[in-house]
Amino acid sequence: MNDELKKGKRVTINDIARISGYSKTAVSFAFNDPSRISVKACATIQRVAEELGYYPDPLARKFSLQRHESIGFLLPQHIHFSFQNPYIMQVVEGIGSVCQKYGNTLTLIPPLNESVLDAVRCAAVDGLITQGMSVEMEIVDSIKKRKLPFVTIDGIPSVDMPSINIDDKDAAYSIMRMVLERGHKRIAIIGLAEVSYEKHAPASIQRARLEGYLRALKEFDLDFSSPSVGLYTSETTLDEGKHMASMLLSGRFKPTCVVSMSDIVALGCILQFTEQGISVPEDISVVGFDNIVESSYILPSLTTIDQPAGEKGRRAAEMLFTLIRGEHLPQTHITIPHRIIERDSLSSIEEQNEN
Amino acid sequence: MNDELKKGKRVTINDIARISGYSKTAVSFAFNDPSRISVKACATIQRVAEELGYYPDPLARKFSLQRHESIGFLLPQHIHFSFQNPYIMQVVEGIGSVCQKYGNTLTLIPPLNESVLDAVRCAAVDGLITQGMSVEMEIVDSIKKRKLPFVTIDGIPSVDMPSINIDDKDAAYSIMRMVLERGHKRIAIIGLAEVSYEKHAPASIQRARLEGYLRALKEFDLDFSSPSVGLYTSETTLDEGKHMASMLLSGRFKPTCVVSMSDIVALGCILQFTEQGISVPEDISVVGFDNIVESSYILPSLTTIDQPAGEKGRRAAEMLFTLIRGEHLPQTHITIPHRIIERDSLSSIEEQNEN
DNA sequence: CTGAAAGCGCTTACAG
DNA sequence: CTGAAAGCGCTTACAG
Repeated sequence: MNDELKKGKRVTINDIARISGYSKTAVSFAFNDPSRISVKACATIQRVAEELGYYPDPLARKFSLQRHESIGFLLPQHIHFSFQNPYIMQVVEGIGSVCQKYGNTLTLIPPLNESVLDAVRCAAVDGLITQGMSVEMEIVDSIKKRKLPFVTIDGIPSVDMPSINIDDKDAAYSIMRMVLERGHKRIAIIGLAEVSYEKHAPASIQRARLEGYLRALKEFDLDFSSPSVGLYTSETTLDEGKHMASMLLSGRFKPTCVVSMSDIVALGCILQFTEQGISVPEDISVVGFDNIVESSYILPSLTTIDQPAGEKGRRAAEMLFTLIRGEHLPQTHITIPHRIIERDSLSSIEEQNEN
Repeated sequence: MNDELKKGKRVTINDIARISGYSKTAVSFAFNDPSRISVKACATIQRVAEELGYYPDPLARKFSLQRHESIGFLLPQHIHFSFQNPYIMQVVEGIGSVCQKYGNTLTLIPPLNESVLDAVRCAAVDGLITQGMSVEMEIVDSIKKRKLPFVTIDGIPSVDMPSINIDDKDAAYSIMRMVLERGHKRIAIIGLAEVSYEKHAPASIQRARLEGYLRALKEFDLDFSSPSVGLYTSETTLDEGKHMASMLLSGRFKPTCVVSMSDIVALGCILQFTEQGISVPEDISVVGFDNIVESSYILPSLTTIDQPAGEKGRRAAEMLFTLIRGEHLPQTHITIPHRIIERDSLSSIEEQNEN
């Protein structure tokens, strides 16, 4: 009876069945639904299993059940960048807590051999959460083709693509409006580097926010073509934020306020400005977007838009599990409230000569 | 030929074989190794597959190959806590980048129905990385029973448990020694809350660090039973750090320096002290452990031990993949260098009356 | 270049 | 309470 142990082969349900004298069915029940067999049978089977060090193979079980018990999060940027952005980490945390609640695992999916499409094709998950996706993207077809339920965070809401967002346009409008009301006229806008799903991203929250900024700018007779408005783009990391700041400092365009689409980049700017002897907000103001915890304790503390990252993750995950259960979604597009957080990084500029 | 499409059933390799007129073998080759069939066969198969929207089922493929193409990270604390600790996030980032390199996915494994053991049993992974584990733990048996390769970070090195660490005892010694040399005599030590793997954790890095602290204390005629040394424990989150600080402030024991085993808790202390009008480091000093980025820009900046979290994750993952490939590990226990980072949160205390 | 067939290790409807 | 058998959808050694 110890022959197979020596072989070094995996102990399977067959071994337990043969040795215990019961059927595979019985063995399976012993592990999954003991009430369906006699106490004696169960005890015998458990004992044999214990002796042989038997472990039901999770992969075989999942295959048989056709369920992975895991949902995936498609990393929006290279994993290195994603993890440097506390906002994303909070979203992931929200997703993760719901996974834990439902006894699922959270699979972080980086591009497979540079290809997000392949990654989706191979992902061992029951559903997917993506960030910053819009329906026109190739990746969406890929997901649908696999008939994988999914919901997108910070994407462009669209039919049959459940989504969870804040009102980005309005949020952007209100913070830009505040900046302009404080008298700022030379503005550097730092947008988000494109999501890695696709080279040429179509509509995105980036666009929604730009629209919001633009609306405010227009109310002050400015727009993106004004010489006093500069548009930039940065990876969402502290280092890239610092980098942007020193570029700004060494360039010809001298903004009085930096309006960033992410807090982490705004923090980088504050740090770099300070480092180079430029005072924030006396010499230059900085405002952000996200309200990550760090923004409350950086000096000066950051004026920004609060958006509940953890809740975004949690609600997206709840929606996804509803979908996975095959139930109907009460609401396909959810918009969570945001609010402006006024702190110390934005100063007022007195009326004075331009330039 | 469209009958099965209407059924809503999944399109399988069988359908493609039947409809294309080739065998399952050929279909499989068309997707995995086209060189083994004729160009014509491949083209036909691809066309049919495309028409029917066929997608090889990843789960079936993994089952057949007996590989998950994913490694797991066993969350040391409740997911909510883990994600609030930038140190852990950096470790995860390191692991993740190696996963990406090898075309693997990273599975975050929370306890399953409160049970880490069940979680390990069910995890769909080829290997496991754990944090803060020692061999005596029940969970280790569970992992071994499943014959899952694993490596542990910040655990207690031991035979047949590959590990990656810094010299915690030495690191703790050197920072405590620095604190004492600065004249501090009333010290509050804040240790790490226990890992969730097990209720009564045996040896741990916590212990190693305590030994280091103790060695330094003894050199100054102090030890843990001295009335001027207080031992506390905290979850590694900013909020718990704040909480500890206000407890300290309202307690009878008035330390002149807080020595924390984690930066995030140290940051929480600094924030709370400042909030309550206590100046750091004038009124009270704080030192940490980890050197997370935030420590460099908090005010005052934090004196701490630098340990390369990302590298820990990366090297642990590299070891794990070596193990998964069935290769021999050149080195079972790796110790990465650490160093002390002196910044502004630790002040000197002049000689004066005690108490 | 091609295909029949065994195998991966479970679950579960069904009959007894 | 119990078991024989079909099924989950692939891969691949082997023979032709």
